[in-house]
Amino acid sequence: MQIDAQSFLPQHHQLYELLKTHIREGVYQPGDLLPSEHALCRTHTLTRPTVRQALSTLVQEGYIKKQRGKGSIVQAPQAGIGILNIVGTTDSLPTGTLTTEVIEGPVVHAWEADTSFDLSEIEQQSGYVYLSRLRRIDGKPVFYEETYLPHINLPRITARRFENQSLFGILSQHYALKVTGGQQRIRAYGAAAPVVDLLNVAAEHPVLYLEKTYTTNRAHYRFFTRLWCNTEKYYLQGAL
Amino acid sequence: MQIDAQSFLPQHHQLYELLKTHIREGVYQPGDLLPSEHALCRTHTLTRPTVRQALSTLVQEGYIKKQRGKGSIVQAPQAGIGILNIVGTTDSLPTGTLTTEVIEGPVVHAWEADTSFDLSEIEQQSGYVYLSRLRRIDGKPVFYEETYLPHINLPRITARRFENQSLFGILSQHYALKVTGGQQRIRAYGAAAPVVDLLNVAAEHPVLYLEKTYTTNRAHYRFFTRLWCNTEKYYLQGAL
DNA sequence: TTGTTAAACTTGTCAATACAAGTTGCCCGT
DNA sequence: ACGGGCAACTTGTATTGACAAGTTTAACAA
Repeated sequence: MQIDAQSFLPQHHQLYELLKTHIREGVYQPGDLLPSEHALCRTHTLTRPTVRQALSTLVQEGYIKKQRGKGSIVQAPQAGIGILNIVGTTDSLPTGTLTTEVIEGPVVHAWEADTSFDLSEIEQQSGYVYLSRLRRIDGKPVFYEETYLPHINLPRITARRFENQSLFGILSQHYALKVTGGQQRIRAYGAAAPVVDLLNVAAEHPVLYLEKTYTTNRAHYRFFTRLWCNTEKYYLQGAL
Repeated sequence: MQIDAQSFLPQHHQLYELLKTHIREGVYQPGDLLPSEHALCRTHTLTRPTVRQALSTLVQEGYIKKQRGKGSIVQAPQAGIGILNIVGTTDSLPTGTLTTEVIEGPVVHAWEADTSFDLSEIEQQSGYVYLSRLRRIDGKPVFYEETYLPHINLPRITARRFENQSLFGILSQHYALKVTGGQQRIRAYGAAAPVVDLLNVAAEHPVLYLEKTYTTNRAHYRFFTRLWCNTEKYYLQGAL
């Protein structure tokens, strides 16, 4: 992987992606030092402000901490703030047991009239890329998520595969879209179709319902998710 | 107030403080545009990288949003990250209609064996200040909260009244305790005693259950809350 | 051996400049 | 009156250069 000055992605963003991938894949372990800024400049033929911008993004997202005179220290991965992760009630969840199945999509749909999201005109007109996924733990369905991406300047997105990569990862790598914030609304819900079948619970069984609106670094671009979760054996957990 | 190049504080930090103060004092209102980067350069005799660093800190903290080609847009102050507020499903909640009733406490109890919080030895031995409150909207009970404060160095806390002031306010004012972070765990729950009576719902009716652990500025001091919420007519809402 | 010092690293700050890309509004031609 | 296009803004990205300040290491002197 190389930094390409001709790419439509900014060079600092390419370096950020590269280092982030390396950290997540364990090339750099928590506690390790990243190569120095000057070293990164040399190896990737970049200038220091560019390298520093990439590093500052990593700092912002908690991947590294910087210490003057020492270097950039890789941090242990931690859950994003406000992002809720599934966690077992008894002990923490082994990573290997979680599987994801794409139920439908990605396909482009038009918005229906009774959407609970309050959309702008542009969003309303654009339609959306729809994606629904079911997550299983030890083979048992635990939560079901629907994603609604307004179909604005997302070339070739319906051709992409979402089985093995996170949605955020695809948006970041291929479209330079980064989540900058958002809102979430939560309620307890008596299960109804199609959630009854998907999560394999009785009708009116209590399930958690989350509706999120994400804002991004692209002006006015927001996207939405809806999530149903059977919390009999698992919590949703997150940092405050 | 002027930016002083000789100060021991970096210039970008001085500018950040200055602009933050102005935003908080209302010199710039939400929706307003900040002076352009070039304008800030001129008026404070700084270069653009310096100005941009100050602005990027403001972006990070949510005071402004930047839009290419337009400017830096002042944002409305928003609630703390991850903190969930109650919000109506139809429109936003009028503030006047929310009432709080203290069901029990503040009283000092000893921990029971089957607590879902995993306590340290000191916390276990200390016992806790217990407080339970019921919140009503338009007279109808909507959520019920239990608070567990480890009884360590909280003089005279059982004598205080919690009806008209927030718990956080009392901890901050009288004990210099400020919440610095925390974890929350969420699940959907079939209502059982005593929540059935308190929230006036049928048994097994879906209710939201939240368990929070707050960390504070006092070393090793944590406290806990448990919350049940009837989300038939209201959401819990918060920033990501 | 021990303690001090200095050199060689690291990141932090700041300057001056250039061009790209998105937004707005004004002017002018129709 | 209306629409199109250009000019003048805005922020985004990138280059080059310099010095300050903190950390580590190794060489040196006692």
